[in-house]
Amino acid sequence: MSDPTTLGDLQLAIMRVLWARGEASASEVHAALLAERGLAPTTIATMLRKMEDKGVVRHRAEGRQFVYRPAVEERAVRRGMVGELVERLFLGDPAALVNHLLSDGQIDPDELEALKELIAGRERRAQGGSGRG
Amino acid sequence: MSDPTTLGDLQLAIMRVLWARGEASASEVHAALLAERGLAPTTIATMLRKMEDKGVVRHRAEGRQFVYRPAVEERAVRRGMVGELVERLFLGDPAALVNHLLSDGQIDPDELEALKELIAGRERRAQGGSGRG
DNA sequence: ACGCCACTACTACCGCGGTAGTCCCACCGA
DNA sequence: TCGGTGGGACTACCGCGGTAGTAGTGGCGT
Repeated sequence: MSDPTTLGDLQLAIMRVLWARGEASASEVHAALLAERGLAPTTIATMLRKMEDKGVVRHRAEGRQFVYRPAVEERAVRRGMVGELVERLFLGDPAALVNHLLSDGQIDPDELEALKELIAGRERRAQGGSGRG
Repeated sequence: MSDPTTLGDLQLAIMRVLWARGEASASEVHAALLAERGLAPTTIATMLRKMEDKGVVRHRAEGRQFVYRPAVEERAVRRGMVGELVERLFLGDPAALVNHLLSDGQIDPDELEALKELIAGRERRAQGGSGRG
């Protein structure tokens, strides 16, 4: 348990590949990230192994290749990392983060509409009953 | 330039003290954080020095004490760190972060109202012209 | 069958946040 | 003047993300 979800930048990039594909060999991950990162294949492989130690991915052998699969959901990672940021930066108040986003002008004006609807929907659901599961 | 704004947990805690007080000596910071952290005074002092190297605080000598002062605004730090998270986790789309916060149920239902008003106000301002300041 | 190649395993190393000990100096008080 | 004390300076060390070289191993092609 503890806090499995605090991934670095490269780890996140790797996870994105894995989440998108469901699974991928080390070389596939490397190929997928080559353009944006240009890292050595061993770097990816090493990272993948470290990530497996951490429990965020798992692998199975397919021939002489390792095929990696995410062991944590994207949602959980998001929750963990966002939660940590909120804790660190906004003293645990998520609304303060939204507040910051809004008042800092980091959100496109045209997104505001969509957000309002999102909130409205959320309100309706909250009244309807129970929380999340 | 670069990216001055990526502070660790302790650094943030120290900055909070500094932001709140305007300035504080190393011992004052230590005293302020003793309860919640229980760290050695030297730890705080070391951190403060490292932070000065990074340019996030400045000091002036007052007698034999160093009085530290923030060299970056809280807002800037928030922006930097939130921005980084958004980049890493939401591919640069801040609205996606809000979306996550909302749909993940991390926001108290009673906060939704306040948020809606915030958005409304933001919309009005956006129409009014100019950007942030 | 043998050698090369592809892949994984091991190891090393850097930077940095975090934590703290020790040293040294300067100032204050006796 | 001399000693104690408080505070900064230096140094060290751990863990971890990130990066990569090198070693080892097993399979495939010739």
